[in-house]
Amino acid sequence: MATLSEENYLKAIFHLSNYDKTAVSTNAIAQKMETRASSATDMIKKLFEKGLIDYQKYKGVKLTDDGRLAAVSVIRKHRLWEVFLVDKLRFSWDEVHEVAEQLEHIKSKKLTRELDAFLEFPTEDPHGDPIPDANGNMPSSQKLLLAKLKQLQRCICVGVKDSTPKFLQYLDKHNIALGTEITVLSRESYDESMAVKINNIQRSISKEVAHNLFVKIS
Amino acid sequence: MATLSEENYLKAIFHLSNYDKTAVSTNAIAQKMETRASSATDMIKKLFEKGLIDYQKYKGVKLTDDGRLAAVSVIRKHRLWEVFLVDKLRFSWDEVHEVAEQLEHIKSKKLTRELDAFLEFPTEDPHGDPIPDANGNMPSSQKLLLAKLKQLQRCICVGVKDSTPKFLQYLDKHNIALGTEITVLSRESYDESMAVKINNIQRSISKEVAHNLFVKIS
DNA sequence: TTCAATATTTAGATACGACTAAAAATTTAT
DNA sequence: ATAAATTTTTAGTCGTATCTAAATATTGAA
Repeated sequence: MATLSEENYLKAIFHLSNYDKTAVSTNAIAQKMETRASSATDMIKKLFEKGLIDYQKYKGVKLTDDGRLAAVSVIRKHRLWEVFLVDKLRFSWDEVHEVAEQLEHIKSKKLTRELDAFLEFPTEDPHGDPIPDANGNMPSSQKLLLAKLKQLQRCICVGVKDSTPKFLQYLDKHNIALGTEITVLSRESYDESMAVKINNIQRSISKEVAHNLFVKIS
Repeated sequence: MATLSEENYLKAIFHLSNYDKTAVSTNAIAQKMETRASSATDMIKKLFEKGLIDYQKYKGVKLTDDGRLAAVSVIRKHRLWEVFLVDKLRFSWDEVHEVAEQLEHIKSKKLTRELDAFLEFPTEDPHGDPIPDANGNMPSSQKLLLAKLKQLQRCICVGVKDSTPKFLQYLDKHNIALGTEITVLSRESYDESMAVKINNIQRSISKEVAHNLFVKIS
């Protein structure tokens, strides 16, 4: 059974590997974990001993099947708890992360299973991120960044790439939520901003925002 | 802010002091924590440094006001989560302890407050133990052990002293739950058992059971 | 009251997860 | 191709929370 710290490293490695495709460097892990490369190396050795990652000195790491499952199971719990906090406990989507970081480490198969049922088997967390099932399978989605859309395309907001409180509060302030419909009126090549229509109101969306908002073509 | 281990020691001290009245010995703490006396001494020093307990070498410990509040706050969370698990997630009362032992350490004022509200401000956990309020006040109750009752007294089951799965499953098996009415028909001085009527059925209750069931005279 | 039994504390060790500083390997640039 | 820059690893240290073994204090019994 993985310790709390091991679980956090596994999660970091999973995220950095973008869904398990590429090898992850020691430095990248250290940066994500806000720790030193030497600490990351120590933990890498431990995870390797436990068979949770493949590792060769200086060559970066990849999750094994066991490691992937452990990582995804933590992510599953994180996202289920986020749904709980927003849907049942009146948290807003920018407040849930810190608490979910703690709750994701609670060890009880039954708790996870029953929480999932209690929430009626959600497939996405409050930021639009997919919730893996008990076997570690991610529901696939065909979301893309708003920045990729062309003139006159219509789409629905389905998630965020940046889920920091600052960005989420920006969205709240401008009445953009999951499910909001957005129509691209035009794109400005100078600053990569776009003119859009949201709730029948015309607005300008900056490059920064357009690159952090996931949408689905509608 | 207290570490996980510190919180567990504070809780142990609180329970051993029976609601904060008597000094607690190093050995008693070690036993409760299933650790060695030397480890208890180490932790005692740390809690003393942090101002959470009063302590003089060889004289035992007592919680300070800060220590008592920290202990009670953990107990409050433990019991709220137990209510959540039983009322919302289909756990039975003998399954909740281990998970609540983990959940009680989650640090978020808002989470505790909102969970309390979501559960509609319960005053007792699934075993009949009182849930302290946010200021650390325990709702007082006039419960007593079934073993104290005299012949022909009637009472309602309101809690358990022993909340191990074994005892709780015994109660389930014999259809004794919180709220069950019990009438004492007679007492047997030889083995301290009692003849009782439960749901109109006459049964014998052993000394062991009678000393672990809290009731309220009705 | 003194000595044996018991309780408590101290001293020194270990595992975990972090750190700094320095060494070694790899990558990049000239 | 080799030197410089960067990345990664190693070596040694630290704090937390545990342990064992030994020393010390307290308690209780003859």
